[in-house]
Amino acid sequence: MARVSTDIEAPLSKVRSGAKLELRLWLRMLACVNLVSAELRRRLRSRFDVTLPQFDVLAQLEREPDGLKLVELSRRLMVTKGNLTGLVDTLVEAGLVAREAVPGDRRAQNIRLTRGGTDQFSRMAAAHEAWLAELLGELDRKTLVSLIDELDQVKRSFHLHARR
Amino acid sequence: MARVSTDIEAPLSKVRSGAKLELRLWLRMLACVNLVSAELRRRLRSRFDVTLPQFDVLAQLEREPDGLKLVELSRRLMVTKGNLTGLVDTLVEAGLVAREAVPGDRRAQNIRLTRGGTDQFSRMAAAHEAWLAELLGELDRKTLVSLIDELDQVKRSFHLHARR
DNA sequence: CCTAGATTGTTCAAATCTAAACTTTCCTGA
DNA sequence: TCAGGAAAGTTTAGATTTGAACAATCTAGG
Repeated sequence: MARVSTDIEAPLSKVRSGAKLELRLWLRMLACVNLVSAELRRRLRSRFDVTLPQFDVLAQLEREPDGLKLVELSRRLMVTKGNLTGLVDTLVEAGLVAREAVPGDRRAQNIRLTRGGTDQFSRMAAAHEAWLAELLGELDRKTLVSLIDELDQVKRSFHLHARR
Repeated sequence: MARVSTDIEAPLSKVRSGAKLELRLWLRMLACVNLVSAELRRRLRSRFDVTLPQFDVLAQLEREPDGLKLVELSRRLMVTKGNLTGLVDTLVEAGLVAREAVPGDRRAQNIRLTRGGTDQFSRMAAAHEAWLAELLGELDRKTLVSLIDELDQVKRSFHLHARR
């Protein structure tokens, strides 16, 4: 019908490239993210003695000077609330973040960077951004912009089709 | 003057906005992979009672009818060997994969799908591919091809700049 | 032959992560 | 006012993951 197969003549040996484009795209995205994540994790660990999930929490909090509720943090980081409980515990013990009461809601808590956490994070963030500029250094501006735009389309498509 | 370098960099103002672009690209990639991963994990769990890491192992093995050594599997999945030991244990107990001796190397072991593992996986793989086609359904062929190509550039850039 | 170094897989501790059950607190509508 | 349900965090059990140390085995020089 609408979709015309362009590889009718494809030999059976090329199972990989014969797969649906959507699957191939997914495997590429996964590979890129795994590669870069692993390298960033190694560098954060050896240079700043911080884990990648801990860095991710700090990075989200740094954008919100007034702090975030745990639930909002879990939404933005796309991890479960239960996961964050322990992660935040660790960062509180390290003195990098603090828990505060939320006026008017005794269930909730506000989590924000401490002064020390802000200082530490600013050094990490600078290195983190420089590492990314290095690792993705071969991509020209046009490609970067195109990728960002197309990944936004991926996100939109996902939200249109994923239930809940 | 100490600030001559500023003038030299001035014509290359692209560098500064380029650095920001790379960070933005990274955050987009991360978000897309996290979103899709979470959805695939949910569906694999509820429909086939299999975890995403287990599925990933089976998917790699399915491509290699003769099986793979554990080290090679860990390279392709980009996880540590220690991780795979337990993961393969689980799949062996479930009867989906089998360990074999490697002739000529008593250290190594060959891991391959069992007949039952092959059958089970083929059903999962079909659903998995259909889910991706659904979730990424808004992207036209041109965008898919463009993304795949540009993500290959990301991979190449990474390998040029990541040490080891 | 023999030994230093590399490779393969396991084990361990600590951290991360999910999913689900649970407690406490808030909110809404009848 | 007051159930009933929704929301915020915690806890728990189980699985995943890393990083490092380790034993067994292979390989290559000398």
